[in-house]
Amino acid sequence: MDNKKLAELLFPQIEQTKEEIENSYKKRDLPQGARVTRFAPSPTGFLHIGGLFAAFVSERAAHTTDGVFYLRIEDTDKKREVENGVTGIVKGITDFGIKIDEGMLSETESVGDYAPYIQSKRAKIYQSYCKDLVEKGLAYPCFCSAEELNAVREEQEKNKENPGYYGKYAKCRDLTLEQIEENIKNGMPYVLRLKSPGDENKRISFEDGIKGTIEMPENILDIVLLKTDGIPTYHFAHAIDDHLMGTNYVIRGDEWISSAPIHLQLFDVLGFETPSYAHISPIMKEDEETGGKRKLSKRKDPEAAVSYYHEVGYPNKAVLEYLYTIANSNYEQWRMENPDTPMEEFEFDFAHMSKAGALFDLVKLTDVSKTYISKLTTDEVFEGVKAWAEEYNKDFYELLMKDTDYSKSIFAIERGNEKPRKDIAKWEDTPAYTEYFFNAPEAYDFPENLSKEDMIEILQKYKKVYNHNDIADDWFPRVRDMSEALGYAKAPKFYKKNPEEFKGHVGDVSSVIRVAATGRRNTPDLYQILQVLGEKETMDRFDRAISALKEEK
RNA sequence: GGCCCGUUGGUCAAGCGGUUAAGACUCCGCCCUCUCACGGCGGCGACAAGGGUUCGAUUCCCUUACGGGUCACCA
Repeated sequence: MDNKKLAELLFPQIEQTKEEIENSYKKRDLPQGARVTRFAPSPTGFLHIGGLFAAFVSERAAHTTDGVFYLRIEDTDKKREVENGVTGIVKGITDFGIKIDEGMLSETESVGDYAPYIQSKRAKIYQSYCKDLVEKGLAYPCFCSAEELNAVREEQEKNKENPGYYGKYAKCRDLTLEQIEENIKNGMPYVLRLKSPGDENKRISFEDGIKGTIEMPENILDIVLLKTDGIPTYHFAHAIDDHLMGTNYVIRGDEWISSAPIHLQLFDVLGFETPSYAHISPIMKEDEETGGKRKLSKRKDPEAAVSYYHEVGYPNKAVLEYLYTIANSNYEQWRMENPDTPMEEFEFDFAHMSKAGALFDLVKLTDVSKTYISKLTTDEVFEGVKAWAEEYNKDFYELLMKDTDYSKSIFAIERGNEKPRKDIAKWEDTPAYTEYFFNAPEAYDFPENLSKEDMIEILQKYKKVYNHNDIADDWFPRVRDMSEALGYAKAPKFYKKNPEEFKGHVGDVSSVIRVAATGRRNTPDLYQILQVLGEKETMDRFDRAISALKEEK
């Protein structure tokens, strides 16, 4: 077989040689040990939390070594594309503070010296390498139809053989140049396949950055390099792109482990240096139906989509903080020792990555996020709530913006002190949390142990003694004194000692005041709440509560 | 089915031949306290099973079970 002639027949339009391409892509000049990593999604527009996690790990892997992290778009499957899919992904990951050094920035723009970073623009490059492979007798055209391939697979299954295009089943391997010419003249579609040099009795092994040594049989399949439309498969594009773009550390989901033998063989056949690999376990979820674990599913689980966290208002940094905790098992320990150090300063490494798939724990995220928000300043909280409300809760947004100083004073309650409150896990919690500041209560959850008459008496008396100009230290003693005057113990412990001597204790009294002002039995510091509400509103609310109590008679 | 990967409390996880088997989240109790939250203290709760190797296995080897992945002209 005249391979040279075959190559010319198959790729007459390809003039640029493999060598010319090699020379046009400079070797990267980076310090020893610097990792070049990438995130290479399909532009489906949907960013899965697992994808974000992979991007995050890749970015950390690069930037903890003065390396490069870039974004490449794998749009080799036209069927899955979506409008503005690239922009959506870029926004999805940069929103979380994951810095992209090179690659696609939008549908059309990119930065970096290794362009194009989108595979649909690289067709000629892949074909040049294919032409070279054909010349060397390492690839060949295959004219088998889908029906033929299916028939072969069925036969293999029936015979309990491994399915696939290999050995005696690789019919097109042995086509003569004349037959090929004839087929092409007749306009038969074809794919280009690798003539796999693999031996099924041999095994290959490689060091995975996370899983350790992995050993597998060699690849013997004549896998497709170029599809009928001339666009490469993932496998081939991976080899060419990561070689040309200088990727030295490939980080991807562990569903790729089983095709690693193909990739290693491809790098070998092409004469490329193989990159290191690290295969990440997928993020799992408890499956209520089966009780087992399963992958977070795009269809069943809203929290699979990165956009979900934005919608319900988890701060991006809080989500990142959580991702750190599942990425590196020593992160939480580090965080306890360094409560205020920026998370970027944590030294990420592969050794502390879990081999097994972690369950995505929304409860834990909630805890991480509460702690994160508790440390924010009032202004930061306000800005976070505002941005969220503007997009997802217009009514609440209007309320917030009517008087921004007032709104901020709500979020300032018990904030900035030694032990800040942890009431808010996500911005979506804030409308309910702040509700009574914007609307006087319509229903009152008064305690059951006091009579209506007693409660009315408390409120009427409290109205008389209340001084809005009291400082915090004077406020509660005033309630104590009043309690005592009305026949309540000034501290719970006195009441507990001699319950028959009192109508109740100061806690019962302040409970009545609290419910009158807010409608709720449980609130943050009452003094601060009344200060925020203002004197007039406070008095109005007491009056309203008194009327409500009277009406109930 | 073949080939891979995995399996320590409910969850996330330390551990790397000898430990009372850390810690975090959740849950429960107590303390603090005008409520709640925060915080403090304490509690419940685990090495998938069976064989080896060894003076000794959570740790090493084998088998089994279970879970996951993959076997496309999808990535």
